[in-house]
Amino acid sequence: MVRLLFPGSKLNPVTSIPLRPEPAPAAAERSDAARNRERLLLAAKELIADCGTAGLTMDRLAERAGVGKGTVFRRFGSRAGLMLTLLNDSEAAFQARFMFGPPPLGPGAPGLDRLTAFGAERIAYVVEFGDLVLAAENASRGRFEVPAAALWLRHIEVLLREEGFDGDPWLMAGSLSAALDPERLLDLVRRHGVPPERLVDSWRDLVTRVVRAA
Amino acid sequence: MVRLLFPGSKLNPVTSIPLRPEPAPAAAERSDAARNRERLLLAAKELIADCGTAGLTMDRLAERAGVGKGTVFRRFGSRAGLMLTLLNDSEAAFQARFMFGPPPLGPGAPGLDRLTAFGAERIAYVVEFGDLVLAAENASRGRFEVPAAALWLRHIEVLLREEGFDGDPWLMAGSLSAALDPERLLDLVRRHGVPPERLVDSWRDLVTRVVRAA
DNA sequence: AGACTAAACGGACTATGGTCCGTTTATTAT
DNA sequence: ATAATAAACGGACCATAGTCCGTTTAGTCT
Repeated sequence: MVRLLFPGSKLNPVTSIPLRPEPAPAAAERSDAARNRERLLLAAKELIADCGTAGLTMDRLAERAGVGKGTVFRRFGSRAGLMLTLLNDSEAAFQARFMFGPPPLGPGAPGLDRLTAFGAERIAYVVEFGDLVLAAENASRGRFEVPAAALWLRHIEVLLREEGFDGDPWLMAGSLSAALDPERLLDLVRRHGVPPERLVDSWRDLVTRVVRAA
Repeated sequence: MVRLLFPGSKLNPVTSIPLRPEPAPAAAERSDAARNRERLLLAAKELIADCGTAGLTMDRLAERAGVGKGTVFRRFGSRAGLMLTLLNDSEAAFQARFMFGPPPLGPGAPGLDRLTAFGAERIAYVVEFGDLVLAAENASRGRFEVPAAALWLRHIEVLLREEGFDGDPWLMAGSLSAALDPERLLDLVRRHGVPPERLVDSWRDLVTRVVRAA
């Protein structure tokens, strides 16, 4: 198996796949850069708290943090990159739970139970961080290149195989994770008023059918 | 059942749900408006043929069609709206085939076969019109408000019920149609080099499992 | 024909993400 | 301490979607 984990995350005691890969730790961060990073992250959180995700524009962020606009883009690459960075901590926690945490989400439970729990957890996550997740999705290079997405996919794929899935596990994992697409989930919850528990039920039904019909 | 069809499409002999709803036919279109609509549509097609979808900017389109920019937005509402209009004909044809055409896509075949055929057809459609479909997806109000999307969903839902599906057919239909998300399909085909037939196989497998596991 | 009106027009203007490149600065080597 | 250098900085600049509103015009009514 490919080495998916690596050490050095400052955000979580446990190793994790960053939502947004930091630059190689080879060269230490310069002190002014570190200071500006802190300023920017703080300003971003304040801005979101005050004006919501939509109120965070790159110009305003730069102004509020007292840095130039170029600095913002140098640091985060894009608006989506910034959002990804803001989600990094909670994403790391999520990863820790489904990879190393207690069952049924973590190892120790049957694959099907873990799949179900994974979906439930992901649904809760998306509902909780709604706008942030949405804003992070518009990465220039598509939402499929986010490293963490590859990890979720792989996780689902592994669980499918563990359950003896005999089809095309990689594509099936992709189809399943499409059902957890944040834009869809939030559209259902917000525009159609679907309660998250109903989404969880439908997810359980879906994975059960996919796994059972062997 | 809700009345989903209505008469009056100029694009297809058979009634269809427009990708982009035209203004109510109550007030006839003024002659200058009609002339400019033609010019714009023609210019848009030329522009796309010459420079690809990405090369079509609203400014350039306006200039090429010899109209003001305001006119372009008055007509199509947004860039995505324009793309939707450009896809209207092929979408109508697609709808006609799965609603009234010959089996297995059209009525007359078992629900499961129709579901399979629907996915295959949709995959082919997305692969064929790739960039256009992608550009049409960025509608300001999310890709779930496109009227045609509601029709696809409903179609899948009806077929599920026909097969005696005993879960939550509406949500399950949504999960299934998420598997046909154009961005995902095109990412698989273009970035990962997955042949469309493999996508079709996986779709067939998915719907079969969902329907069978009753 | 002439006036009237609602619709259509057009292009300047705004908002915003993202880029460029000349300038400044933290760090390191001597 | 000084010089050298790679990195970081900053803000003017660009591209593009979308808005606004004063002006023009097609169609209609008398």
